[in-house]
Amino acid sequence: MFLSLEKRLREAVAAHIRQTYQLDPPIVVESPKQAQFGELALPVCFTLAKELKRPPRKIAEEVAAAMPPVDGVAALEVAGAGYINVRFDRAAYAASLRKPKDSVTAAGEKIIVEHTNINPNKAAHIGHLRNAVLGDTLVRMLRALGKQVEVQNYIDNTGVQVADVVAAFHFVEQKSPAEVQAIVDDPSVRFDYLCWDLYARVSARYAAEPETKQWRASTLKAIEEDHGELAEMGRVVASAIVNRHLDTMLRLGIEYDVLPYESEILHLKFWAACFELLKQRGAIHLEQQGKLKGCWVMPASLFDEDHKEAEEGEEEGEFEQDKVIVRSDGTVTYVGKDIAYTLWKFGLLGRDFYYEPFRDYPSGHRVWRSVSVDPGAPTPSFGDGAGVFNVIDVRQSYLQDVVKAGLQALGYQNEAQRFVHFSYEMVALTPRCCAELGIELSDEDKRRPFVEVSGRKGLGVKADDLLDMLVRGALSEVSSRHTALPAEKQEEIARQIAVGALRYFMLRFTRTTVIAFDFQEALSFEGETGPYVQYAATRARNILRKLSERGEEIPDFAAELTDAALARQLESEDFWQLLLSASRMEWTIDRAIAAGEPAQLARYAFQVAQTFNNFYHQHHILNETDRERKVFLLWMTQFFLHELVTLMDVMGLPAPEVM
RNA sequence: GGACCCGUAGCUCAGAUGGAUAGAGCGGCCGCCUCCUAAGCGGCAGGCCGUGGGUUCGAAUCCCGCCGGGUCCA
Repeated sequence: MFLSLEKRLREAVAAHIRQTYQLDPPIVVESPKQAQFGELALPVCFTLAKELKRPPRKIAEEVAAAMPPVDGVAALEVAGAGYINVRFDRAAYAASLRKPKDSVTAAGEKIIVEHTNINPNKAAHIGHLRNAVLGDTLVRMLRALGKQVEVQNYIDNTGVQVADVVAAFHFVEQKSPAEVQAIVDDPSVRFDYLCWDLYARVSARYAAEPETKQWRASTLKAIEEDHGELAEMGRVVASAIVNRHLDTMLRLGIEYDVLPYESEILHLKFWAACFELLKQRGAIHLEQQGKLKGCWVMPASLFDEDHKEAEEGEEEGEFEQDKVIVRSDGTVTYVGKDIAYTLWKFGLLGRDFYYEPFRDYPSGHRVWRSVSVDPGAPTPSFGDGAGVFNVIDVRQSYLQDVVKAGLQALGYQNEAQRFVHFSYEMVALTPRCCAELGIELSDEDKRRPFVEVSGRKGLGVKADDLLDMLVRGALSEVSSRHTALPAEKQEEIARQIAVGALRYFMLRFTRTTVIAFDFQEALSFEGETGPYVQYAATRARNILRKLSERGEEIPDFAAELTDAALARQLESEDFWQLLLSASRMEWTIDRAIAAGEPAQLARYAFQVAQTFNNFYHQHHILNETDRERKVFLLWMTQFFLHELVTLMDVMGLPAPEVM
């Protein structure tokens, strides 16, 4: 409602200015700093003043007087040096909110969002959580706006990281694939945790005894060529870990549509097809001289604007400027494979995976994985998206730029433009946090403001551990407040609160902010947290539940709350501001998508919750004796509840029945 | 050598395409449970928006330099 009114106003003002002044300035609409100035403010007359060479205030007066009426707008007022402040027709606004909204159905082009992408060789940690929560929230936001979204979780099952753990099982632990499978099947062992430690141990061993690195090389080769015991072990490890990751993410309400495996990209020769395209279109060339002789490279000028000028005559520095796509030994770099995969995402490669079901979620949703052989059964189709969001941390920016440049070099300008690296800063550990984990830091690290999470060093907070801590904390609160509830119910609510706390924590920060992880902050349920938002919704629900427990019906708002009644109640500035602040969800999602910043959603949810808690504290709704006022208060409660729960759903915060 | 990100209250962070008196949470201090759940509400204290220039009627926001921290460049 807020969104559509704003649009209508913007269009009306633009039309008026075009007609009256033959000018077409951008129509900026902002919220006045102070509520008393009205609902929206137009600073456009400052811009006009320059063009017309007249005082802004005079122009504002002229415009405000001459503007034809806008539906839903009660008044235009001139203020300050030349602002036009806009006041809404309160009753009309409220009445429009009273009508049920049209439900959004996914339509139009398909957007692909890739997120999570954890190497299947160890347990997920807090860094991965930030990725998955951001990605999943982006997915929910896009869906809330009616977009068709496909969620991909890329599985790098043939990379160095998996090879390291496989090598550790084989060369250090001397285990056969069958023995590793037995560990996987042992319910008393947390396989992903076991691999976490193993990965750290073998990495330390490589560092201490460099000659052991040949384990990695031979394992990697075996996995890539897909033969022998090491390759079999690779399948056992990756499959088991992917399942653990999906379990972890499911705890947070995160599901996927398809898991593209790197092994299939190799087996189905995606790269070969891509290589031909790149050569054909001259996007890469075979270097004839210099230290890159024999490599297929993409010139730096393609992906880095600044290098265009630097190229001529200047010495190349210590670092390479052109990007190697195929090494002189004929092996393809990671970026090369990534370009191939990206072409597939846009349906430009001319090849496709085969698929088979990977898992059915309790929700009934099914996630598929790629396979290299036709299973013979009908499967859904994936890829071929109109737009792509890659949720990948900021350290991969350079590589993502190269991939984008690859699209451009191939002539796919439109796709390049719709290829978005949805980047975010890393999650790091504070020195205090490391101390709490019992991690010894080097003197150098102790002086840093934070330490990077590192799977290789085993340095990090595991996602499931953090969730478990949150559940324990929430459970102790729930059990002390609701002693009569069955234990199962208490645990369910504790899980919901834990998820709310964790997801909100990850969303609070803007994407460019490094999260210096701190247990005390992450485990808090008070103040600007997920549980605060959940609590507000639970309180609202409580009121409506208590009403029926008292034997009263929820009023028929459309019948009882007439426009006249709404207008009377909304004469109260407080009520009007409350209603207004709670009615900007759509506007906020719209803006958050445009800004690419899910944190804006979190902030808004907190504000709405805060506003409701205020309302709750000021008015004893159930005891209200004035009938009209009571109906109005109940309607406000229901409206807040509906908006809050919808908003929480977009952020993936569960709404507990009681707290 | 080049590129990107960050620097705002004691701490952690917001701050819309430049706009009216720079906000929130935590921590500190003072209040509020006979009343829909105190995971709550109210109040007080706390700021050279890193720094020096520039653009502008107007800069935390845009541009340039510098300082400090972080990241990337097979």
